[in-house]
Amino acid sequence: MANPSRPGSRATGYTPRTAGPHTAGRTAADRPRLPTLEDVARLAGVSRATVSRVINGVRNVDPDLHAVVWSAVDATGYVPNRAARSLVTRRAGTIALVVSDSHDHDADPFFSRFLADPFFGRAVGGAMSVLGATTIQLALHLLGSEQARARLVGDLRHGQADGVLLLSLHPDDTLPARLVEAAIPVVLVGRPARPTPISYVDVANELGAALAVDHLLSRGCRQVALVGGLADTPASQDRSAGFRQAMARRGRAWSPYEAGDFTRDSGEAAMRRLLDRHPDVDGVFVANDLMAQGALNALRSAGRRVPEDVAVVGFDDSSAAQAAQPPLTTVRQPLEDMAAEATRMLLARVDDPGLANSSVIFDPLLVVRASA
Amino acid sequence: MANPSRPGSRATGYTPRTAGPHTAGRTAADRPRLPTLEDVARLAGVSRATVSRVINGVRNVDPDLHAVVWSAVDATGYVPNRAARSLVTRRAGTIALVVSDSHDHDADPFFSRFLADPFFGRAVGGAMSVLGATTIQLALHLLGSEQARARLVGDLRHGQADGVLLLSLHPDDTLPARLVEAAIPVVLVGRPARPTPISYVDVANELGAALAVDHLLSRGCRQVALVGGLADTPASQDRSAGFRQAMARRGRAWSPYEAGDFTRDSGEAAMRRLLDRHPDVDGVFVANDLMAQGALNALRSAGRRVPEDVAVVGFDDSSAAQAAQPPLTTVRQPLEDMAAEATRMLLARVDDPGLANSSVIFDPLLVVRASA
DNA sequence: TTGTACGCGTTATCAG
DNA sequence: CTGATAACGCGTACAA
Repeated sequence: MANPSRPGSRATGYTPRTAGPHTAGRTAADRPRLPTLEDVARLAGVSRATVSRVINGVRNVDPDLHAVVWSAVDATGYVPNRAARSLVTRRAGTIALVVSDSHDHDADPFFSRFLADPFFGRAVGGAMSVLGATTIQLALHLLGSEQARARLVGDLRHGQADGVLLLSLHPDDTLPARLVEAAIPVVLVGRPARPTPISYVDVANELGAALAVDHLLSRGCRQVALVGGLADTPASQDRSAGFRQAMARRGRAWSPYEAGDFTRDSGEAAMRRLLDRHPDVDGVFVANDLMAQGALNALRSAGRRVPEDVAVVGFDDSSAAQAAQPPLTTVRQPLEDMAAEATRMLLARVDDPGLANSSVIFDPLLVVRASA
Repeated sequence: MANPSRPGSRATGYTPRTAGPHTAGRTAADRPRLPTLEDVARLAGVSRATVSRVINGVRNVDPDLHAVVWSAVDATGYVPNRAARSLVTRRAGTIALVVSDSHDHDADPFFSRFLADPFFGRAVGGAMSVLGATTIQLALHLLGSEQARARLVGDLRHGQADGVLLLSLHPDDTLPARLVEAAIPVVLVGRPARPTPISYVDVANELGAALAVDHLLSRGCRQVALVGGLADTPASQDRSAGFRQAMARRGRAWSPYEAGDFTRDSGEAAMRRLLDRHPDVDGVFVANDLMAQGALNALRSAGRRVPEDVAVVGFDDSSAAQAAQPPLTTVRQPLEDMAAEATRMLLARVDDPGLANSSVIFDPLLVVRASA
């Protein structure tokens, strides 16, 4: 750890980090004192308790005082002190948006890549659309190591935030289970990789795959192939399963298949293998847009026209899809809505921790562009 | 406002928002009581004050007690209570990452678009890379209305956050001036549109334009044109100015020029006009990647090959650049580094509000791909 | 160097 | 329905 004055600290224990609130510098008494409940009370001619009740909308308030108090609030420019309120209510008034992955932030540019992807921003936007009407803050946490995860759980148990909106990027992530164990309200965006008693939102990946299949078949494709993603991720599993089921329903018992790892290069390689082994392929469903873009490259190199010779459908409607050449027909997740709903679910759990776990699955949308 | 029990409230005054910390539900006493300083002190056989000193690294601490106290901390699993600490230190331990624009969040999908752009995520990543070693939280704020801006300034004056990392998206944004006036520590990412006594980081846009020009000329382009962005944004002004200066330095007194508004469509239209009026154009510097992508479309429609007939250089190295066909040669802003430095500057200002304003300008990097 | 005691601004309890 | 008053957990003068 970074604290030289404390050599033998356990990794899970509390360790001071630099630049905390204890740092030197201007601490108090030089900004002008802000109006407090007391000031409002004095001006309104009532007690602090009454002002507090009015402000918090507690019942049993005389309508007359109500008005008097509010005008005193306006007159003084009073704003409740968050810290004081938190201290007594034991609520942080903060929701943590946690991105958890196995890669280390400093060592690996993965977080940069993930953060640069529309997925992250759209999720943030969805969460903020719910929190915007609220005093609840959204605090960001990027977790790249087990140590960081352990620390977060510790901080959370100590009330650093009231709940967690979790983007868990790795199938082996220990965080979901840790949070459940610590009884911290949490809602996952995306189905948990391992069976876990946890609430989550997700898109109906199977249905998305079915949309893609139906689109490819109805445009006349006769040999439709699948480029799957990382085998151990739920999204990949569901999309592949959905593909197979939809094909089976249309009488196609077997289809050419190659797997990638969700990267552009792996998509290109998979497509190349596909063309190699099944030259008659005239339609492909690719488990995400990035790989689909790679597939487009492979097809171009192979001299196949898209969509005339081979039609391609991706998944996610990432910016890669719009920018691809030709623009990708793809399955869009309503991520903003999903994140918004996840936030609502989380807020409900924070209010009532006894709530049973639930999941909400959103319908995907087929966005038809030029590639299929 | 959303509070029916308070009809005539002023817009700038405090108004309760739903689901605040005052909401009903489990408030206290049902989670197990967490260890406090008192508990640690008892176990260590010292006073609260001593424990506090040890934890905060205050000098005048007996080395022996030091060790005893830390082991007691470990034994109890103590974690400082943020709210209590904030209350007395008058520090929130929070930095606000504020995105301010004129568009309303609910009414306009602009925020979604902005958040989905790598710009946002990369900035977040940069900030987090600095904050990660700290106990300081990053809280997100999306501001789409004057009212929201006023409210934020109010909350900030009342200590909701210790400082602001500001992404101001609109040249007429009132927020920078408001924050400066309220004496709230703030660092802008990107030069302020109007002269303002404020700290900021930025990329050397002129230099970026010069890199593009040099690249185009040295690859043999004879008629290089400019597609500029929104005239009232600093970035656009600087890039256009940089282009002209660099061209002048190379003996080109005048160049074809068309303006867009940073959108893909406007870039396509501008390129079309350019081809119309100056058919001999064989090189273009476009003020951002999105417009450059549009330009690519226009060139394709016009039957011009890129880069053989016309070479294209963009700006930003957004995901659009990598995904474009052909992939865009573009000027990359070191956004992560910029946001990280901005965060460091902000932290310094929070520690010492008397600090003079400063700006740090980063060198851009030319990323050479296929388009030029 | 350590301990005592006060105050930070709120909410909640309990009398009136 | 309202007003004292006691926590909430911590940092820090001030005194020892």
